[in-house]
Amino acid sequence: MNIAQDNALEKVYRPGDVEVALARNWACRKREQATHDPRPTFSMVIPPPNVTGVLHIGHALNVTLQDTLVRFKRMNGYDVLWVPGTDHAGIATQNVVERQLTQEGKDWRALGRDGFIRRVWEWRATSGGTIVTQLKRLGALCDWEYERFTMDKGCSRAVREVFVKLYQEGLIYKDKRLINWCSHCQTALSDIEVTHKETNGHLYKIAYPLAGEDGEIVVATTRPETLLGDTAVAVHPEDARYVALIGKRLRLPLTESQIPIIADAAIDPAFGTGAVKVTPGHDFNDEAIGKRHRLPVENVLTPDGKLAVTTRTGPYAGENMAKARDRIVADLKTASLLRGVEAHAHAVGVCYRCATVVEPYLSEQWFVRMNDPKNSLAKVAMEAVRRGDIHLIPKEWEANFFGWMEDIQDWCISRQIWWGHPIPAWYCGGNDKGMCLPSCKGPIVSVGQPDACPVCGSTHLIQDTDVLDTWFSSALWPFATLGWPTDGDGASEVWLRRFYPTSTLVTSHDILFFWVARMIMMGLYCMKEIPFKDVYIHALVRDKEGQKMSKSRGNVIDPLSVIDRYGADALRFTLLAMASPGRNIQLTEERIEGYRNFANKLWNAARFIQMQPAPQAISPAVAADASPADEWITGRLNQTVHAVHEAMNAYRFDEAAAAVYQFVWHQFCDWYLECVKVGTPTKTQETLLKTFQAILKMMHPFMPFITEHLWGIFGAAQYGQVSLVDAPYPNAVPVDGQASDAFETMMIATVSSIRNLRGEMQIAPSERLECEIYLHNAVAKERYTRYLPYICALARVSIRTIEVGRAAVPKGSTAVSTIPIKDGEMDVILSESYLVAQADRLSKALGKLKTERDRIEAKWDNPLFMERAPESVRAALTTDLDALKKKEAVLCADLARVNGALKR
RNA sequence: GGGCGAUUAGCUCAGUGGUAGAGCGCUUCCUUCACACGGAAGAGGCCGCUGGUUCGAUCCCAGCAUCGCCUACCA
Repeated sequence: MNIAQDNALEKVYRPGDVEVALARNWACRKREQATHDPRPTFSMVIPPPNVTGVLHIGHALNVTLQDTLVRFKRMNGYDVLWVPGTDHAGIATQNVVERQLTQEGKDWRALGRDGFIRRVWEWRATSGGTIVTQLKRLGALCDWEYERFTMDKGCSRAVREVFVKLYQEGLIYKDKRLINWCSHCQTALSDIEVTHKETNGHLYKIAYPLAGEDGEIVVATTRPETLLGDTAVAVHPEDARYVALIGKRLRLPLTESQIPIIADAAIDPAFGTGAVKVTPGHDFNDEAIGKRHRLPVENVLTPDGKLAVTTRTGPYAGENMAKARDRIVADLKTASLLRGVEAHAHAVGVCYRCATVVEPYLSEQWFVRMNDPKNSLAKVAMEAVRRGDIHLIPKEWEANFFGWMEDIQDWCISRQIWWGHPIPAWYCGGNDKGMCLPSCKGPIVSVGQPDACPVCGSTHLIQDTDVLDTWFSSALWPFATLGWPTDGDGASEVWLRRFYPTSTLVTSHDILFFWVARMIMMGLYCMKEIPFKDVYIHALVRDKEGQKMSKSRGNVIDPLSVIDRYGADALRFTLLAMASPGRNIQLTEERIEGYRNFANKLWNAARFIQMQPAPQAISPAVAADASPADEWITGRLNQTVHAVHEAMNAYRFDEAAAAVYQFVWHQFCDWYLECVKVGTPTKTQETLLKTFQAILKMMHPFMPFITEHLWGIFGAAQYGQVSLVDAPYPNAVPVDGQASDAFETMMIATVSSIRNLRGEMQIAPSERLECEIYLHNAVAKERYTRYLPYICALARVSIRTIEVGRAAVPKGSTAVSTIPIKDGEMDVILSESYLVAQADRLSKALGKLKTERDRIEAKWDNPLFMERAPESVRAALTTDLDALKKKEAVLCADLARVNGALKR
């Protein structure tokens, strides 16, 4: 009876036929709730993709890595929890819904705040789940029934709790200062939401005339339009050119205002003209200078990025900044105050969401204190990493992490948009008479809506209109998703403590600061415990030129299209194989195609096995009377299983994938299956199926779909119909390594030598060759005798004789090629027509051997080497040299014989 | 400006103080009853450059070059 004859397999594997249904099955799986589960736990939270997002190749990599870990850990007996979810992406989502409304011809502001928020929730209900279905298509074995959203009830509660706690402990405060402002998104941004773009700008030199006397100071600036906000010009206190002018006043060009000349040591006399216009309202450095010198702060910017109406902006008021620059430069020129324009490359800060130039803008915002002297969030986070409680993998990222954490600034968390977590702060609107006491001015911060102003008792309370930075809620993700705060509820508390801290976080390095660092700070602050033990940091996926993939470049590889054409398994395996630590992944479709072929190879191996007789029984032990090929493949399987365990424990997905690929294709398919064709004794039938089952289990975390499908045909029956997802991962068991090695050095090496001979001498593969084997000892003869059936079939030779010692030199009338083999030699009998070809081949081979011998002998002749090199190295050299000399002797004799025959 | 990383086959990348590896591509041959998304054989490398340490360096050290990334108040 053949294996599962009624499950005939197509000639070519078509992933689409099996993947969709399997993905659906996996997505429907539910956790089994065990009260007393003795298994160790392995938990992860998914880095929540942006709810507006569609699956891109970066998500595919991130999720593939996690899913591979999850399946591997599951199969290795862990109680695995993988919490999925999405984040509410405040600015991005607001932009999406705004655009949608604009298309409908509606003004989003006119909807009012409540109306707008309703619209966003509607949008989320209809279109917000796209990426989640796409993750499922990739095979993500998440615990989908625990899916979370950063704006859901639990997360919102967690956000308010944390905010209040931080506020009460003085770690959240409100302040009026310069912040990064995006005039397109019309909101404040945190430092790291500003990206710096190298820009070819200009350095303008502008003359500021002295007030009431002759003379001028020329300042150099990249932003001439901000001169309307200047409140001083600063020079270095020891700059000889300007020292006499310090304290005098200047006429601010294009205005009626006058500003002082001040001295500040921060000014570099060597740059530009050595004189700097100081604009405390529009530049972070100038803000600091302004504070030192108590300069007035002049704001000339409106929230939408235009020049405001002030006493100075005059005719420029209402102009956007770019236009204002052109006009001001032109007017300076007309007034003969422009002293030069030079090309100047510098970095301009732009909004990471919309690429609008970010303006420093004076406003009142909420901040998280990062470095409170008594309670430094940053310091505690750094200590956790330094102590080794948290491992960054690869370790090289630690330097980067510390570098950033060491000069971290306070985190601006308020955003002037509507979609997000409202800040849980209220302001007193006054008592019954509409009056408010001076002491009512402070915010009332509370988890729930307060009833009345604690100072004056007024019930007229107005909530802060800002919302929190999305990353604030993301920072709570590892514990908020596990049910924090639990209110001491028994079951919830047990659950939280069972899975927190999570085991591993898999994320990409570009959000190390945005997210990972903040999760560590918040986890330690709220839970008094790290949020995860390992952080596996993976690379970005780039195109084959190393460029970032982007729609505008048109170089995106769409994972869904790849899945449709090559299968999710091929995509996953490609990403895993290329995920070597600390390197970007330069993805090409050719590579994906290669692993599609690999899946097909496995598929066809399955088809072959299906045609073989089925074993009567499957026993767990290695059979005593197994064939040499069986012994060999079992040994190699064990080595591979061992290598995969090692690699996975070190997060070396690339090494694990390579080990599996190498074994399945080049050992199992190339050699073992060919040996099986030679003849299938009972034990081989059993080993064949057992090995294939082990391959399916071993490969499942890497290629879940095809393995699960084939498991249904080849494995499930023996395992009580259990899904491969729940099957135990193979473990390495000790086997006879010597037998495996001999199989390779004797059988495989001999076949390869004969094939090599055929190739070099252009002997048709169909031509059967006659051979004689002469061995050095009886043990070798015994081994080769066992291997003969394989050698004859795989090399297409017939063996005339096999014996110990050489009976006679080959007969002169025939062209005989002697091949050195392990522990002996093999004569291949050829017809006279090959004499010339053989002479060529032998000369070439001898040349190669000579080069090799020269290299070894050079070392041998070096007295220092013989004196200082370790014994093992010298011994190896001796062995190599002996072997070389023997080979050379065989070939030389052969060549002499061939030459002799040619002369006749 | 500072920091980090990279430089290995035509391409994309592993790797090791002692004879340099893979995948894809390339050349030749093979339509052999699992697979042409296949099989067999093969070509192809001063392991970026210059020094140093060492019996021995692609690997360790220093410098240089080129390319990336992160970061920064030279306006």
